Order: sequence, then C-alpha cells, then structure tokens
Amino acid sequence: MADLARSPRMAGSVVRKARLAQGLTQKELAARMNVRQATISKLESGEPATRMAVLFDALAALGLEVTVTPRSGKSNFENVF
Amino acid sequence: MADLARSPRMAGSVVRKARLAQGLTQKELAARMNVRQATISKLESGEPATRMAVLFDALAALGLEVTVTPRSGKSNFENVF
DNA sequence: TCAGCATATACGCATTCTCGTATAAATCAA
DNA sequence: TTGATTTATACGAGAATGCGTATATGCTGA
Repeated sequence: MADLARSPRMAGSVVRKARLAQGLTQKELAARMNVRQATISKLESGEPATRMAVLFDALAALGLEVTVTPRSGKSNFENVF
Repeated sequence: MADLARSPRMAGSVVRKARLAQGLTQKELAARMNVRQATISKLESGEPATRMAVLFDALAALGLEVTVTPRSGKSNFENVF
C-alpha cells in the first residue's frame, strides 16, 4: 500500500483514506495532533494553503511517512483523487 | 534514490538536495513555480508553516513526487536533516 | 582583495491559516 | 423518522504566509 501524492488534494485523500482505514474520526485524529477537527477537514479536502506541519503531523499520527522519488509517469486510478 | 521525509525540515532538505543535484539556483526554481526566491529559501529551511502547495509545486518543478507508506522505523543518516 | 552570483532576511500589504467556540449539514443506526 | 455521530462551514482574533521590492550577508573564483 503505497499511495502516490502529487498535490495537496491527493495528499488530503491519502490522509483521509489512512484515517478511515484505522477507524478514526477527524476529531480523534485532531486530538492526537493537537489541532481542531476543522483543520483536519480542510487538510483532507486538499486546501493548498494548509501548512506543511499539519500534513506531516497527520502522517506521523497515522504512522505514515513520505518518500520522495522521481516522477514515475504512471499514476494508478485510486490516486486520481 | 528515495528520500525520506517525516517533517517540514526533512522535506526542505530533500528539495534542496534535488535542486542542487539538478544544478538549479533558488531563483531558477522559484521562476518555474512562480514564487519568490525568498519563498524557496524558507521552504528549504523547513519552515513548518510553509504552504503545502509550495512544497508540491517545488517537487513537481523538480520532477519529483511523493509516496506515502507506513513508517519503516529505520531512517538513514542522510535524511536526518 | 574584490567583484559577482547565491542565499538569507526585511518592511508594508493583502490574504488565509489555526484557534476558540459554535453551528449547519450530511450520515448512519435504532 | 428520529436521534446521534461525523464532517463541513462560520466569525473574530492573532499570527504568519507569499508578494513586491530591496538589501544584507555568504561564498566562490579570478
């Protein structure tokens, strides 16, 4: 399970997917990160102006990390949005 | 060459490394993204409040993309900062 | 040593975040 | 359908972004 992210929007989708996969609500995730539930909502919706820290904090809270690689050119369907 | 990023700071390092590897100056990268050189400076320094869009735009401009995976636990030395 | 390019930092402005506190609206179960 | 949970949206405050425009500082090489 390696999710691709090329934009804030895709990143938000990945976060949402992972959160749901772990059976968490936005409120619970928010609590772990010390941010408001509304902030998670915006993050997952892909707000481009969301702070980087919020993204990384969310990934950390979900036990995820990011790997940067050269663009593969191929993007699978599940990552379209 | 797959660079790990677990924080804004690490992400900034990855961007800088990639930019230099491609022989680009902050100014040139900034031009490609339509942002100021100063913005790149902050991004690379790891400013946690940097907007997500700036990060993804930079990665795109450098021909990179991000993959989200479960934390591996191991982090190699070169990614420490 | 001093020019030159590269990177870091600065000020006012407009924008937008996140916070705190709430409340719509959408979802789902009983 | 009603009630309850979850998610989206709202307002004012305070903070910090990125912009435009500059400049200070850094570093490299002739």
